[in-house]
Amino acid sequence: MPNKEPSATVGADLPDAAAPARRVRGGPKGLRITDVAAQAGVAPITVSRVFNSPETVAPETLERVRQVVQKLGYVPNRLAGGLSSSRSRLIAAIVPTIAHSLFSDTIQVFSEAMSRAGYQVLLALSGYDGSSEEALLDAVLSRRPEGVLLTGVAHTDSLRARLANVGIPIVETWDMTEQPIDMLVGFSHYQTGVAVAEHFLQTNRRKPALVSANDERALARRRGFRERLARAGIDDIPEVLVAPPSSVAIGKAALPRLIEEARHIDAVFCGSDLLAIGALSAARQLGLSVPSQLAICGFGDLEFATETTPQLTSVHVDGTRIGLTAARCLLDRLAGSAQNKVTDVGFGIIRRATT
Amino acid sequence: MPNKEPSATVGADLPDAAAPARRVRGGPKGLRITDVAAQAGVAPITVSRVFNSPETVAPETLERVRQVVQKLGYVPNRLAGGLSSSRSRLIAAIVPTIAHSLFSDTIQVFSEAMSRAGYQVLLALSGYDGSSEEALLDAVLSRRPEGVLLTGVAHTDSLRARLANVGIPIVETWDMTEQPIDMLVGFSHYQTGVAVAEHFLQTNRRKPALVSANDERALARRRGFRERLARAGIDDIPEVLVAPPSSVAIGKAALPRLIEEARHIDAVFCGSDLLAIGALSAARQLGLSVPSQLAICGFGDLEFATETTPQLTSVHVDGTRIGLTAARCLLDRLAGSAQNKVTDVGFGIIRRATT
DNA sequence: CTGAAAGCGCTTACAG
DNA sequence: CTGAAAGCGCTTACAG
Repeated sequence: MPNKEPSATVGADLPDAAAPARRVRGGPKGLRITDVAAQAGVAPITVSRVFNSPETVAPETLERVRQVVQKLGYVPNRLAGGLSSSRSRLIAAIVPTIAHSLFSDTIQVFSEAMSRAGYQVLLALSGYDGSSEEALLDAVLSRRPEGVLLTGVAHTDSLRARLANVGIPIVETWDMTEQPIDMLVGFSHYQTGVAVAEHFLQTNRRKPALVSANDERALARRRGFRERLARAGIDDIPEVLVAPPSSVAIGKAALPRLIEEARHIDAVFCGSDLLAIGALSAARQLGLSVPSQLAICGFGDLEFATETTPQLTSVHVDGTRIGLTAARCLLDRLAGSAQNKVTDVGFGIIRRATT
Repeated sequence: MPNKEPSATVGADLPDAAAPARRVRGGPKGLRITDVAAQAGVAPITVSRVFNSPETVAPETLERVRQVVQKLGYVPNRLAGGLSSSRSRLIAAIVPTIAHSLFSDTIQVFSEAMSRAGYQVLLALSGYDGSSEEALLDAVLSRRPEGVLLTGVAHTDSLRARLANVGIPIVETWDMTEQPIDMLVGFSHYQTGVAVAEHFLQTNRRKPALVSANDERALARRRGFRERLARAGIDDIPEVLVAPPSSVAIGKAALPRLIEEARHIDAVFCGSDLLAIGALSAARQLGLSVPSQLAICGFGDLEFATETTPQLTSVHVDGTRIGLTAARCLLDRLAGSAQNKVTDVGFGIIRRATT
């Protein structure tokens, strides 16, 4: 029961050269707010209020409109709503990857929290190379998100400037910096490397080695590790650098290369739990006892590691807490609170075996 | 260099009771296409073409507009663009969870493929309870996505009808049905259960048991498992049902309960790899040798399992392939191809230990 | 508590 | 190859 005749036929009925040609756009594609309004006998704005501020609508009107909405199956068009109100109710999450779970827990709880608050999450996977970050940011900003979660601190000045200029809340996560763009929830990868170095020193490992991915944060861990060891007089640290994303297979291949290079290593700091598991597997094949002959330390929060690889030590990061805290930061700011905070969630070194 | 004076002050300058009051909306919030057009000395539509059909613009004009875009840092507003063109360039992905990696690989490759094709992914986490599925669908459809990836087949008639009615391509994944809403990329969970049952029978396990989550797909696996065993004359199958999401801890707690119930089990089919790892851990503590005394079979495609738990058998599903195939289905359809296909990606039983 | 008018920032559908 | 006008489906900012 459309409330006006199909406009496509108007010009055809009356070909009048004097009147300007009637422009037509594709025809009606779905239900609009005016369809609901007509059926309910109210103005479109009242239907809008039923969705956006039901408390301002008379109970009886509310009920009537809702019944029509239900009957027709009307779903508001948020493209239009967002354009009109400048409120997209969209939050962008930019993450290198959600495979292999390092960040997937963060995104999981972040999305849940956002969803509860009435926002939806636009997921943008940046990969590890950063080559197309500007293009990705364009794509993200073109949706006019009301907030952005970033994984890692933004590296380039151009990126930082653009993000700062859009004037929406930004949370950088999974890293630490003195000068966040806006808010930050993370921890210091450098300190993580320092802590692992100290752990190795305390357990009398004098020939430590490194298997690291060469992404920004892994390199920060590497730096902390090397610098702390250097202060203890250990300068010659054999290492294998691998390209992200890391995997068990890569870790498995890396250990033999390391041992080829330096036969007498007694500890390896791996850039991720997956690499550590691969290294553990390779150590087994090489007949090395872990951790007595070779200590292996990973990085991550993979639950399975607790049960399946008690020989490994790991730097544990609470990805869930990062996601929840980041969500709260964003939501607080969106609700008007103005605190500009940095949250250091810290990390822990989980040592399972006592040998 | 705005091309018109700020409208907010117009009425203030000339308080004229006869003229209708000038309505004002919040003031200018950002750059618009008209700002770029003015600076470049072209019409807005030309700027639009530079973004959407650059091949139709004269090379010189193209260059000039692009320079202004660059200089100003203009990013088109896709809320407006989508509303106007009825092309949101958004694809929705509805997944129970991305934590713990079962679906995260699928979403990872799906997002990458969509991104390459110029689409962005709206991530919607449905959880496992299905209580708020209608509301979730409303939220998703309100963004007017051009396609939808669903995890699992839609259960309720209402959901199926609504999805079918929106007239956009839909891919159901990670399951199998005779009557998909539109397209489907998955495999039969029921057959998976049958296959595990047969594997147990072939390896002479006569006292099989079950640890299963009670979500729809896990229950289908359970059904296949039980029915196949029943045909072999095994009707009394002890089981523990647990609530999703499953975890190592839950699996670890479940095995003792199972053994309490039925002391003589010689095989367990676990609903997920995490449950299987937990069960393995519990078996160790109970002094049960795996697999010689107790076979344990999981479900999933967690890479680590290959290296860390060779005692386990597992049903392996290629989540990456599902994601890629689903993306291709959607993109083909969006590009105009009309095939309405069901893809069975199958599964494999991965048996690592020979004992 | 409800509504008429204007506007959000684009693109369509012409026309030249 | 370029542009003027109209329209996409909502919400704002009033007014009553």
